[in-house]
Amino acid sequence: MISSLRGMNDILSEEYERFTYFLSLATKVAQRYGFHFIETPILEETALFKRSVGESSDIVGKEMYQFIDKGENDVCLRPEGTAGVVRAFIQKKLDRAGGIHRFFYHGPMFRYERPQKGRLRQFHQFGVESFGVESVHEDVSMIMMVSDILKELGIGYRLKLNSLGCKECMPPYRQNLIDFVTIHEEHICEDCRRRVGTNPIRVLDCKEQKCQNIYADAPKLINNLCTGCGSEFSKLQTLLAQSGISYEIDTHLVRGLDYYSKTAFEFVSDNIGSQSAIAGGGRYDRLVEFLDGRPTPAVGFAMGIERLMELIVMPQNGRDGYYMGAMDENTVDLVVRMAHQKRGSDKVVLDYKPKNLKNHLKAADKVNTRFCCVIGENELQNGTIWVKDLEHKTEKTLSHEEFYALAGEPL
RNA sequence: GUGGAAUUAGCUCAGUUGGUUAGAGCACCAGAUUGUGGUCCUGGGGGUCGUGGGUUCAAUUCCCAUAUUCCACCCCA
Repeated sequence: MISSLRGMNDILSEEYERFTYFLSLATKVAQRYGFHFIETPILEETALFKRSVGESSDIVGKEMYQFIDKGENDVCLRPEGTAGVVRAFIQKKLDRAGGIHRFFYHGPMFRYERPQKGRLRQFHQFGVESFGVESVHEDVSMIMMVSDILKELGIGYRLKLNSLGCKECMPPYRQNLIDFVTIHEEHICEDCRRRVGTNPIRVLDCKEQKCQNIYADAPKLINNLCTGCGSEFSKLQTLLAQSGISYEIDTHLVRGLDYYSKTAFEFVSDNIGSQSAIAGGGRYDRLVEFLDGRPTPAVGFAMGIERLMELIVMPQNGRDGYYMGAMDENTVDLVVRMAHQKRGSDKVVLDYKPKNLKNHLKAADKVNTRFCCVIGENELQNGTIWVKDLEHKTEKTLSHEEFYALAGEPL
């Protein structure tokens, strides 16, 4: 038997119901905020991700599905959604057009990681990107959108917030930190020594107690923000407080993608195991420029749909549509013909096998239809059809015309 | 990529100190004297016990390898 690749799942039945339920709800919220759908290719030039996500990141460094295609192009399956949207934004010359452009997207992403619950090799994200708005109000809007979506899904969360500074304050801080860590190099763990060269900010996240003891005295970015970033960060907090959104400052929150600056946030859930981040995002004012566009401020976020699906409780959907069946072999054809006609306007579940009334009722109940419609000997002779409303427990024998005219009203 | 656990029916799991036909609940199908559902009753189908090797008279059970899932690390959505 051939089975799916490791970490790649099929989505069907009840799972698919939740999947589409989430998508339609998230789409509705995004549209309420004035965002428009964008679809970008799943396959892109590898260079796009190297330049945007960053070579030092784990995503690019070791998790990409990368290969050379038949035209000798170095390509890879997208590991995240922002890079493609930004590429499209620039390619369509929207950076030159000026103004504000807001997009949302959803689709599969690919990362070659070791699978575990909430971490798949092919997974799905829903995300939004906003271009051309410098104001921190847009950052707040992003957070509100996520909050709105989670609220409508009935999902609880904790919001973590941090500021990563800008090109004025981040580089000096980074150097500061490198200097600090280098001084203590002999006493820190192997991982940390490696991180200094790749992504020094990450050392602050180290789980080793001996490292944490040392880093307690390390310089903190939040205390080294320039005036601009500092006041924006406090304004962000004020705005969130005014909107009634609670948050916690997490100075260790470092978005693992190199393009983030200033606002960084992450929504986590305590109910889905160790892969607890259900949404994450932030500002990336310099990315458009990195990808050869005109400097354009931008903010965005992405949500992990599979992780959310663990938490979504579907509203109970009631009985819907019609079940039709025949009680005798010679009536089946008639019932099938009638079902086809009824399907012009309604959902009809059809049983081709003749059964007694009791079994038809059972079957109708099982497929959760509102009406059970059966033709037996009596109905065949009178040119009628017997209909029972399974919800209201009422029943009636109708002429064929009356049956076709039924539109879900109680009998 | 590192460490650990698990894998028996469609699903959730028992079980065999190595020995004839491997069990339960749920689900599925069919009946319950031939027109009234979601609770009951009776019966039935369905498993080469994850896969491949090894030890043995005999392996689902012991050993090795491998795959997958899960947990922790790592990372992130």
